[in-house]
Amino acid sequence: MEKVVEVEGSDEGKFEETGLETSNFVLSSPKNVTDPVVYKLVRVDGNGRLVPATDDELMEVEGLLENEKRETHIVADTGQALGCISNEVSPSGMPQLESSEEADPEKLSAYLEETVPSGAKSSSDDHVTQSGRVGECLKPLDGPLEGGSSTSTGFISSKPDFSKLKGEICLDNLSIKELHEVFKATFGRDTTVKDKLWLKRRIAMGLTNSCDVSTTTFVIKDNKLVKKDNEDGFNNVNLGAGKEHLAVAVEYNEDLLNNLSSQIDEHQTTSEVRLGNDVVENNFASEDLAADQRAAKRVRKPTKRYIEELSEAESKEYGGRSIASTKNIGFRPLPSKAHTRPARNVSLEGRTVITRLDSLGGFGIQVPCVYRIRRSRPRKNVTALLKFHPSGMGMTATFIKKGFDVHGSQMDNGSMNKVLEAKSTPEQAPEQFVAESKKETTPTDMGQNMGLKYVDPSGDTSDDNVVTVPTAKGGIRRKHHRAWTLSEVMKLVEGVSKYGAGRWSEIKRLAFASYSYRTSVDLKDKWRNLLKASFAQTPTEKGGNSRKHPSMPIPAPILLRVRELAEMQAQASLPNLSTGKLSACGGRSEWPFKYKLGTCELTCSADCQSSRFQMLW
DNA sequence: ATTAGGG
DNA sequence: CCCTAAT
Repeated sequence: MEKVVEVEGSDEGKFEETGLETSNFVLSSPKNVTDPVVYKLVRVDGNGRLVPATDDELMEVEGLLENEKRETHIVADTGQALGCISNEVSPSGMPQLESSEEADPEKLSAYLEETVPSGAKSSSDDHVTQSGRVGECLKPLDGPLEGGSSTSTGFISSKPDFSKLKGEICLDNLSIKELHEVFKATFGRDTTVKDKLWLKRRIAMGLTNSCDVSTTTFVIKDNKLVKKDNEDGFNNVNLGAGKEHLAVAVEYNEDLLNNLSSQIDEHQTTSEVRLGNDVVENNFASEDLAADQRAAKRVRKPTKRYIEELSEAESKEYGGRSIASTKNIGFRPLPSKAHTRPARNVSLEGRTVITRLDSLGGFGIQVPCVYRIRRSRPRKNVTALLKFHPSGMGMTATFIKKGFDVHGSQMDNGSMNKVLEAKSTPEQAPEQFVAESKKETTPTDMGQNMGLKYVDPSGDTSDDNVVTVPTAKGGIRRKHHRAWTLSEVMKLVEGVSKYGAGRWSEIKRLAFASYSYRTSVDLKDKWRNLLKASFAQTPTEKGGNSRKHPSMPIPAPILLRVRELAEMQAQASLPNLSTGKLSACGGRSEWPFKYKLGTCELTCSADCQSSRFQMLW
C-alpha cells in the first residue's frame, strides 16, 4: 500500500501539481509560498513514484491531524494512482462524515428531489466548502457535459450483461420507463430520475434493503444482490464508479448540494470497492437521497450563461494557473474547452481558501482561486436556501449564521473573503469594518439631523456581502443588489451638494470613505436614479405619493433636495458652459448658498413643484 | 482613472 | 447594476 506523505509547499503549488504518472512529481518551489501553512499531499505509489494526493486523501490527512487518534486507514489508494486520477475516483471515505451529519443531506436531498431551488446550489456549495471538506472527487473527466443518462449508458455497455440471468430481476434489461415502474413498485412513489444507473442502484438497494449496491451489479435474486463483478477486480469497478460520478459531477457541477451528495455517493461507492467500510456507514443512508436529488437535477443542464461565466472567469481570472495546470497534462490531448467547476471555499488548516475545480485534459485540478470581489456578500441564494430548509441543513444554517449574521458582518468578510481581500483589496477589510460600524449609527443621526424619521428598509445594518460573478465579457458581474440606505442616499446628496454632481470620485473619497462598496460609478448611478425619481414624482401631489413604488421609498424631502441640487447644478453649469469645468469647480467650492440658490431656483422656475420645495428646505 | 450614458 | 465609450 502506498502511504501518504506530506510535502510542504504552497497551496498554489499543490494544485498545480497534478503530476501524471509519466511526469515526475515536481515539488513546488517555496518561492511562491503565499501560504506556508498549506501542505501538499502526495502519495507514494507502489513504484515509488510520487503521486498527487487526491483531495480526499488530503482531507483525510487533515482529519488525522485534527484527530491523531484516528487510524491511518483508508488513505491507501485503491488502485493505481493513474486510474484514480483519471477517473476522479478518489478513495477514502472518511472525512465527510461530519458534513453529512450536519447537513442532514437526507432531508435536504429529499426536498430537493422535486424542487431544487436554483439558489440552493451555490449556498450548498458554500456550505460544503465551508465545512472544511475538500473532497472533490467528482471532477468532470470526460469532456462534454452530457446528460448523466448517456454516461450511464456508456457505463452499462462496458459492464457485464446480466440480463441473461434467469429468475432474477435483471434491472439491466429494463428501460428507463420500466425502471421507473419498478421504482414505483419498490418505493411506492414516482421518480423523475432518468438516470438508469441510478435507478437501478436505487431499486437494487430498495429490493435488497441494503445500501451496499455495487454500481455494476443490478441483478437481484431472492432479495439479495447478486454480485458478480467483484472478481473482476476493483479497478474495474472503480472505473465504473468513476464514470458514474463523472456524469454526476459534470452534470451538476453548479449545484453545491450536489457536491455534498456526490461526495457522499462517491465515498459510498468507493467503500464498496474496498473491504466493507463501516466508517462510511452514515453516508449510506443519505447517499440514495442525495443521489436522488442529484439525478433529479440531472435533467437540467447548466445555464448557458452559467457556463459562460465560469469559463470566462477561468480564463480571465486564472488563466495563468490554469495553463500551469495544463502543462502537467501534456501527454493527454487537451479538450478544446476546459470545464470549470464552481468555486468553493475550502477551509484548510483553519484558513479559508477559495478554490476552483478545473478539469483540464480530463484531470480534475483544484486550483486556488481568488475571485475579485469588490463587494462581498454571500449570494442571496444562501439565505434563500436556508429558508427552504430551515431544519434540513444544520451545517448550512450554522455556516450562514456564523458568517452572515447581522452582527457578525465583519467576521464574514474577514473569514470568508480573507484571502480575497488580502490579495485583491487589502484595504477593503478595515474599511468595511468601519463602514459597518458607522452604518449602524449614521442612519439615525442623519435622520435626526434632517428631522426625518425614516426606518431604513434595506436594513443596511446587516452586512451585505456581495458575491461577484464572473462574466462573459470580463470582469465581474452582478453581486447582490445592495440597496441604498437612506443614510447613503443622504450622504450622496450631501456630497453632491458639497462637491457638485459629477465629481463622484471626490464624493466617494470624501463622503463615502466608509462605504467601500459604493464606487464612484455607483454614486453616479444612484444620483441619476435619484434625479429621475425626484423629477418623476409629481410634486404637486403632496401627500405621501412618494410611496408609489414600495421598493424604494425615498423620503420626499430627499427627493426634493435632489431636485433642488439638480436645478442648481444645471443652473451653475449651463451659463458657464464656455468656461466648462473650471466654472463648475469654482462653483462647487462649497455651495454655501445652496439654499439661496435653491430658493432662487424655486422662484425662477415658478412652478408649483418648487413652491413645495421652498417649504421643505 | 474618471465620467457620462445606455442597457 | 453592468458595460463601454470618451475623456
